[in-house]
Amino acid sequence: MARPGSAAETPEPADESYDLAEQVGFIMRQAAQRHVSIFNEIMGSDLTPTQWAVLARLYQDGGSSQNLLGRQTAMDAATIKGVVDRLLKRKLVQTKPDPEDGRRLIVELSPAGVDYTRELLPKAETVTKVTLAPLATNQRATLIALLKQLR
Amino acid sequence: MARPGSAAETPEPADESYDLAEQVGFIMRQAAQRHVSIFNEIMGSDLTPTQWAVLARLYQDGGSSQNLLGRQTAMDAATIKGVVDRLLKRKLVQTKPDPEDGRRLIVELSPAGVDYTRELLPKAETVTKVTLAPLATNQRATLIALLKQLR
DNA sequence: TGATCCTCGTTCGTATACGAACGATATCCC
DNA sequence: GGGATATCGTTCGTATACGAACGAGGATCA
Repeated sequence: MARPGSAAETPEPADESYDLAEQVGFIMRQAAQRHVSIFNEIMGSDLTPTQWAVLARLYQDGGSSQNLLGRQTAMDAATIKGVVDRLLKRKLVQTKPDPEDGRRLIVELSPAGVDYTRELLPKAETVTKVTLAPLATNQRATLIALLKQLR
Repeated sequence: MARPGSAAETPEPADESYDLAEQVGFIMRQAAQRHVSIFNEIMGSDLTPTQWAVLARLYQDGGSSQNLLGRQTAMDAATIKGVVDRLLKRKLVQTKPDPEDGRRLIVELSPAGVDYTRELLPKAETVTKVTLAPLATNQRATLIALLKQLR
């Protein structure tokens, strides 16, 4: 009924053109939430999307320094540290100092981490499939192409 | 070089088809991060995207119960509480019990909150504009339409 | 060599995000 | 009326996310 809430005595909305529900950021946040929900259903609640990103990246390309790993998985230095620490605690990952650079900490999959990651790969593919299920095949490529441009 | 890290003695990648960098979830997370970064640059670091979502929603449609507000802004009950608490502390929002339902807490903009929100509306529009800047006009509508289908 | 600047990893503080459990209140329906 | 069920708000615990600051190590160049 009342426009800006009963506490305000202001007429004219000033800016009728702004609708939260139509802003990319808001819609993208909702789409991301839905994706995470699908991820949790399929992958199980014992692994998060970020943790999976680290495992998948290490599986694909082998070990790397912690900071580089963070860049490759879209996490800053503070965030990647927490993720690596939790994977360390579960022994899915192991670390060692870089002999060529005293600042660096090399992170790599443990043997158990390799097995675990390989077992989850089919499920991870399913996550993407289910997330994109509402779209037609050609729309999926379009969406991904457009999202890549926003990075 | 080495595939699954030097700690593993496993040949054959088992699943060459999975590339983290090509999964919707991962790309969407990066796009969302970029958007938040743009948001912070333009809106200033004293307001978060979620806090803005609450202000914008209340400005558009007036007060509502806390849980309903959460649903409208894509936050669960636990999350919306924290957001409302922080907005309360800044006196941008005020609450009162719902006379018709003893369980409900009505949340609405304070007069200062109305002014603050109105002042920020142009900047919020800029955020969307800058976020979508890499896309052609017709691509923007396409992206939004596709994202909506994933919710 | 030594001063300067950069990178790396760590820590702290704050803010989402959400599952789970809880008590209080409403509603439904026999 | 009263019991089963559902909703609302709250709290706790855990996991991203990231800015800011810090010390240790590396690279550059005079």
